[in-house]
Amino acid sequence: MDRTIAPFIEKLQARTMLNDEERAALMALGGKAECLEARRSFVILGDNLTSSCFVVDGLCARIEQLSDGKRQITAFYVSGDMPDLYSAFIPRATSTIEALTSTIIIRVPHVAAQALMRQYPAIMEAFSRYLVADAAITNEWVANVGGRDAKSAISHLYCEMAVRSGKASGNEFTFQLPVTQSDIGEACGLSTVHVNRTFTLLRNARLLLVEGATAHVLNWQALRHAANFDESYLVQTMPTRLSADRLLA
Amino acid sequence: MDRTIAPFIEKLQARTMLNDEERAALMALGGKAECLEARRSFVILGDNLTSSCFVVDGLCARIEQLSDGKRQITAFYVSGDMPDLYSAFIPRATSTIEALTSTIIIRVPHVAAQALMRQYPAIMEAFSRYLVADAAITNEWVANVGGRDAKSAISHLYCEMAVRSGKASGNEFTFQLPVTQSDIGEACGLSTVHVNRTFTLLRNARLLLVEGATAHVLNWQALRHAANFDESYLVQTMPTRLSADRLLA
DNA sequence: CGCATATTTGATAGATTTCAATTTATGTGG
DNA sequence: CCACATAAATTGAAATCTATCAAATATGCG
Repeated sequence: MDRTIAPFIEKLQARTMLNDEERAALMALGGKAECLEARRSFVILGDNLTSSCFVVDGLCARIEQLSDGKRQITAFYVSGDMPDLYSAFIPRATSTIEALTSTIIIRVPHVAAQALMRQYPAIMEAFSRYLVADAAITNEWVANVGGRDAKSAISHLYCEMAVRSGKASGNEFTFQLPVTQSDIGEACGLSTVHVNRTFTLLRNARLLLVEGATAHVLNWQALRHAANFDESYLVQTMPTRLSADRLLA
Repeated sequence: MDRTIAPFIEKLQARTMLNDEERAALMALGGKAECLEARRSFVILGDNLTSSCFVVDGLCARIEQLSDGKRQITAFYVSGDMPDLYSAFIPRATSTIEALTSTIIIRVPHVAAQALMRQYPAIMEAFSRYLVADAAITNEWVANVGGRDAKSAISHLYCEMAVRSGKASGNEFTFQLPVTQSDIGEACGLSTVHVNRTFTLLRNARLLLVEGATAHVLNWQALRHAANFDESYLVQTMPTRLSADRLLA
């Protein structure tokens, strides 16, 4: 298990061209590692954050608490993500972030991340581009819960997570998504019971077989079709760069 | 009518402290003004954008096209907003943006905005913070369409737009939201018919009276309560600043 | 083994959609 | 200013999807 934020830097570099010095500066970003048991919140709505969290291992969710005890999951974050990077720009937490499984995170102090942004404009640029990409996913999520029925919403969610897991290849493959059916319900705005029935449906249609934390995609093309899934909002063509190398001031 | 992007700069300054030079540089951002008739798309999903649009006047919506001809509105943009500012970082349009009413926009070329970001880190910072705030709204929108029933979803939407309009004050007030009931349906994931019935409900409950483009909030406290609305995701306490004044390179 | 959690199934109630039709605005050209 | 065309709002009834309630069956873990 990689205990550094290297996987996060990988994600940044998929979209933003970074030079050796910037990469080194990012690698040097320290932070305290923490182990969280499942169902533990590590960012609370309204908190004034002083650090951003890097997910080393585990699955996390951004959660909106609704009036009648219901919860709405608005994003999943897998290892290599920084669910609250935005707080380096606006420290107030606009939602709660919870570990769905037992999870290891590294807390990176804002002062450190901000010092890097100040010194290396390309790093601010890389962070910004990461946040823009994250926003595009949330945008798609709105369409998922608002516009699709249970079958295509759940299909779409599994399509997204399949691509983000990096395991999608061929017409049949397997990836890990350690969530309960109740979690899927909270993500898609459906009741647990209906998620269960829809899983049965997808299984019988030979599209998707979910066994606990393991998702077996039985027919990728058909699943994509059922979800009306277009992954272009997830993929990046080529890393770019606006910024000059280093701030001389 | 203000034909410059001054209102956008105001919004940036609500969150990011800018000095005179930066403000002047932003003001100097030129761009071609365009008049768009209602229902006209000016950003198309998949396009490789070369400019970002500033909304001078009118109402615009970010739209996701769904399979069966349904559409999901994932954001409203009012005058003073830049709906596709993100494209200055990632030029590929991840959704369609449409003028719901007849609208005036100014297209700001990416090269100009990017040159400013390169020269003034604080401007990149301001843009980023604007995008983070926009993402927080989308996040709340997920909760709205996924987790709330028709009555509270529509209430919540009107609460949000009331605050964003800047007209919310006292327990009773009026603001403009030039949308059709069909638009509201597409925004909340509801059928037009059900939107209509819910409007009747809200009117009879003396919470909200919608007459065409005009929304009369009849009881702000009760409406907020029905929506379970907490505006803290919209408001900013104080402008901040990380960046040094100017890139000397 | 036994508790706690997760999954599965059934039956029923409820919210929302769809289809169809009518009425009411809104704008436009004569 | 009216007549017409068009879009928007409104209402009703039936169909459908999804939620809720309740219970039974797995599954994992100490």
